[in-house]
Amino acid sequence: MSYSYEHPRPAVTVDCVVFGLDRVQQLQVMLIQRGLTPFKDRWALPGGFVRPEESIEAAAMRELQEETGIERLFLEQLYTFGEVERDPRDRVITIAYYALINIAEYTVQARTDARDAAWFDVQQLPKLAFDHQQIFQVAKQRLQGKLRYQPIGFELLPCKFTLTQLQRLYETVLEKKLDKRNFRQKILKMKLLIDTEQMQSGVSHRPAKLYQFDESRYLALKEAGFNFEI
Amino acid sequence: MSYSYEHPRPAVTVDCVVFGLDRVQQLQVMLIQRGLTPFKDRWALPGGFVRPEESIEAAAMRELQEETGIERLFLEQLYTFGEVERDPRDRVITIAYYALINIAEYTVQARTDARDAAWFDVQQLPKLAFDHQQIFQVAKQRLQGKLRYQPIGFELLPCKFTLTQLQRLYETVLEKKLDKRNFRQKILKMKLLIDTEQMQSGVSHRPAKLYQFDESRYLALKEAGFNFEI
DNA sequence: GCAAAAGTGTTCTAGTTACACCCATGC
DNA sequence: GCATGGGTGTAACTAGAACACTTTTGC
Repeated sequence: MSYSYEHPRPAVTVDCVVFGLDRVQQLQVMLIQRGLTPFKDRWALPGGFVRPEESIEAAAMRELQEETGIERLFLEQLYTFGEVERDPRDRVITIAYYALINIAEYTVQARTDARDAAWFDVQQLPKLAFDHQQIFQVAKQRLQGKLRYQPIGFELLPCKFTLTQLQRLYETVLEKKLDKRNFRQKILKMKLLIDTEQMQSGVSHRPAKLYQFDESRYLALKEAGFNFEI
Repeated sequence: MSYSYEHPRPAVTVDCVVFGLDRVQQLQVMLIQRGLTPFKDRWALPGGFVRPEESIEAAAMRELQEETGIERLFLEQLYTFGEVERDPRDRVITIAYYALINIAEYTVQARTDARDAAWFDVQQLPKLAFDHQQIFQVAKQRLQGKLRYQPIGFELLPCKFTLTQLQRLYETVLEKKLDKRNFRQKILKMKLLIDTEQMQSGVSHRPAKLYQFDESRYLALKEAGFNFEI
């Protein structure tokens, strides 16, 4: 089957930069190993073609599901990359998305094209296919910028988390040390965390309180003009 | 002539939200009147198809030049709109850009398709074609957000401007009153304005000093970790 | 001399930063 | 009992907000 148009058209794809945290709160990104040329065997961002009957956001979500089994997550459009030579085969414009997930809740695995999916520490990425290194850089900068002004970090943590986990997350992503007392004071003063009255268990030191992010309260406060900021 | 592909492809366009300030520092947006169906005679954002040999940013720049005569300006990617039904004829994905120009420096006029180009006050826009109202809204929000944290407002003003003009610009775009003394103190303390030693002329009141934005100094300060903020 | 916008400092308040010790648990 | 991370308050400093009058020009 073939499709004809009066004017030439670029192919349109979506690519996803999926961030997660490992057990020691190090920032990871999910990559898949390409099974086909060009860049065969090279690691790349998960992605694929936009189909005629789906919106671009739906395409990004579908690709993530197909390639990794990931289902519900934070997904936001990042930027559209449209340099003429970014794909050696053909003119391809890609709309990049970035996603945040709690690694513990998913078992990532390749599902299509016999491709391998795996997490990589953002400090030690392999050489990537196409312009994916550039897309990753833009995504990392966006994440750093957004984390300070919107409560998106909770997407990376389990539903119940300790204040130290939260602080480590900020330190990892923002790449700087934060003062423990100031951090706690600031975050607790916002009244956006629910004390679950539960404790961490199985640790060989004093167990920490577990908190939950109070999303409905955040939405209410935002309506009233509140601005989240770390 | 016709072009065939193995899989169906969406058409890809760019659309531009061009902002300017009128003589009394009111925010304006440039629209063109459509000469063709659908939405014939309706006002729309300037834009058009991305050609195979040009990057998407180059396409946005070219469309602006073709339709309005505008040449050098601040242009930045906004967002990509890809809902399936956003164009009634066909699947069309559009990459939206926003641009800032100093109206006084350009005479805007229609150049192609016998279409009319004109400036509209953002408070009184006509009904727009396609999803252009939504694109405009996103652009306005982006402009408001960006203006506070990056010195992009100067793009809207003539090269030499008074502090009152600058303050009015911020008040107009951010839609709130600012305190004159605090505003001046803050902006002058940044040392980003060059006193041209010239004065406003032809006004029937005390003439104001004219300033210029010192871009090279801004770039140097930014390297050193300085963050612009109003 | 009057209308219109330019220009100029200080006080008060709120938020940010810096900083050190005791506590609870597992082994 | 020791190693490990959990948990807590205050003082100094800095940035932001509120606020009113004099100056210069054209007509």
